Amino acid sequence: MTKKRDLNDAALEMIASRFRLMSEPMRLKILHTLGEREMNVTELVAATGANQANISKHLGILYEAGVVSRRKEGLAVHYKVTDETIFELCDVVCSRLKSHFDLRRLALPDV
Amino acid sequence: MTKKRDLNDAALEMIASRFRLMSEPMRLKILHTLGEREMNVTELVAATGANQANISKHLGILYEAGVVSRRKEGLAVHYKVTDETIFELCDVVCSRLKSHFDLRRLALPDV
DNA sequence: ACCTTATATTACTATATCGGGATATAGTAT
DNA sequence: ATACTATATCCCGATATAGTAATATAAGGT
Repeated sequence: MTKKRDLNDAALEMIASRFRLMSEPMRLKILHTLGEREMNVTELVAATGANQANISKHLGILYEAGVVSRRKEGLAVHYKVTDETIFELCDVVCSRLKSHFDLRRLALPDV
Repeated sequence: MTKKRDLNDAALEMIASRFRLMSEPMRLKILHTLGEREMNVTELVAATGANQANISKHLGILYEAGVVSRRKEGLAVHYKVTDETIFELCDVVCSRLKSHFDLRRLALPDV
């Protein structure tokens, strides 16, 4: 018997949601910044150059989705990436985009 | 010297766009249906149960993004997936979601 | 108690985009 | 030429969501 590959609507919605989570440049920026090391909100605001309310909102979204964890220490709240597949996904996309451009470049005639 | 992992805004935007492409359940449904075999628009409309205008629009988006190819044959236009990394991405997300739920389930007490 | 700092939340605006009806266009058949 | 079919496109209402200013909340210091 073969592996079931049929995707029902609920599954499609869950998978799409994960991609939607990754579809915002600012969230990718936050995730990649957090990839280096755990950081608090103020550090992230400085590192990304974005507004504090915006960073907090994105962090809340990432937290709800379970890809980052929170750790409160005094006034500061430290965030850390807990889902490493995030980076795996970005790597796959990145390689694909690169080879796509390589191919297009090769299609052009020599000068 | 270490590999450069810094992502500029243009790169972030390109990567986010690819994820945005995958963030729509209907597009995922189309891609998985096309994963089985090449199909024309009418077949896709039947297979997905969606409206023709909607399917055409999504196919146009997928085509522009370079993940499907077009082949015109008489009145019909046949589409085919040309970017297999699409499925790799879905698989990564799917496994991750499964293990996430497995962990949450294990966290619950025995009855 | 009061002030300051760090973070989250609320309320709002602006923008993007999905779904779908109507229509245009291209190809085929008679 | 006319009629028909398959697909793409235009337009629009409905909805979602990013960014942001203002405000609330929570923790610490004086």
